[in-house]
Amino acid sequence: MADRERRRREIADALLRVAGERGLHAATMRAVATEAGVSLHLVQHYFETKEQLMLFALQQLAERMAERVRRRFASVEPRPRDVIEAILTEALPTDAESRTFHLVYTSYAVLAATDPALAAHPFMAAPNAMEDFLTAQLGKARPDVQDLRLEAVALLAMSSGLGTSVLLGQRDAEDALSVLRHQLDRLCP
Amino acid sequence: MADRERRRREIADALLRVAGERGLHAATMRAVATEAGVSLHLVQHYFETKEQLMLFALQQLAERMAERVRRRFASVEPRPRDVIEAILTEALPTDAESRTFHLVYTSYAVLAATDPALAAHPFMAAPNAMEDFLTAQLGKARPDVQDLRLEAVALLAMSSGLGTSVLLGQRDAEDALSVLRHQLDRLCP
DNA sequence: TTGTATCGGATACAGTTGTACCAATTTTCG
DNA sequence: CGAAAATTGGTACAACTGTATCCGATACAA
Repeated sequence: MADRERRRREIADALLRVAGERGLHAATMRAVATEAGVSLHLVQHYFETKEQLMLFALQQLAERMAERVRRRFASVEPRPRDVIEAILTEALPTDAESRTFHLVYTSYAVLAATDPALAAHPFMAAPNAMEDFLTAQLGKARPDVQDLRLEAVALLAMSSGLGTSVLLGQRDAEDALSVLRHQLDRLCP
Repeated sequence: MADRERRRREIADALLRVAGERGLHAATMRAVATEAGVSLHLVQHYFETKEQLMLFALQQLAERMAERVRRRFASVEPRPRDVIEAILTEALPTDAESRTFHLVYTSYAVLAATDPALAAHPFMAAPNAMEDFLTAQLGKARPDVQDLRLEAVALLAMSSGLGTSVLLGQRDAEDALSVLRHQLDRLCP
């Protein structure tokens, strides 16, 4: 019974690998089955529809990224500046997992822009929560600054835009990090 | 013969309308034909393959946005600050055309992330040119500032990220503009 | 042993896609 | 006017999609 859940995670992992390497559109039921080394039938056995598989995989990806951020916090002094940098950095595509995260998330976002059903999914509420959290952290670091929300929104947008440019190979993750740090230096002590 | 070119533009326009309203994946040959009020055969007559149609439409979209920016410059004093603001603003989804631009561009970018053939397309070189141009403009406004390129990259990434968040309905174009202006106020006199 | 769940392999089906060809009709233009 | 081009409509095809079903093999528990 716990085995069943592990199987589902393995299949969802296969979907994320395919999506990360060949794009979300390439993640067909057959491709996922092949990647997972199982039969198409089995994928159908564990997920009634493709949509269920997609949502499960998306959720798994989000949880894994959240776990990464948590681990990162554990090895960092809780100075607001470090917390903010950890969050913004973790959103950049620095390795295979975060690259997949960024690619899949953006693919999903593009679809959601013309599909209200997708837009309603909780997956899309995360940026708002991030915005609140970042605003609060900025408030701790710089209680003197007005328009903290404007700064938080700007930082998040910048991180997202930088991530996309890394994805496109316009610059590497290290350069993106420099840009990010440069802005953070300006804002935080 | 000039008529032929106009026809091609009409069909490409239909593609952009479909892509803007229902997403790039919904822009099938049949959907484009229907949207253009034309037979499927005719679309094939003017574009040998779907890929050619896509590239033509993309190019047309880029030219139209460039024209918008040019028109905007005509009604603006060539103060660097105004030039920069015009560019960054024009990249935001403020109306149907710029919304389509942003959506199609991002859709295309996501595909290019896993398709080297698409990534090699000149459509993808525009951001680099923008980066150079913005850096030069910033240099005029603030010759005293170090790391001008870092600032230019940050502004472009922010504009791109803000555009995406507008597309997702996370905030409206007016709010995005406020964030943009707030950062510009900081950089320029 | 019998039953029950797990899994693979194969096949099927309806729908959609890009692409292609054919005949007929309308429009354009020398 | 008459030839040439433009345009439509229909029909076709192979490939791919998600989904469904049947059969058989294996494993494990009652």
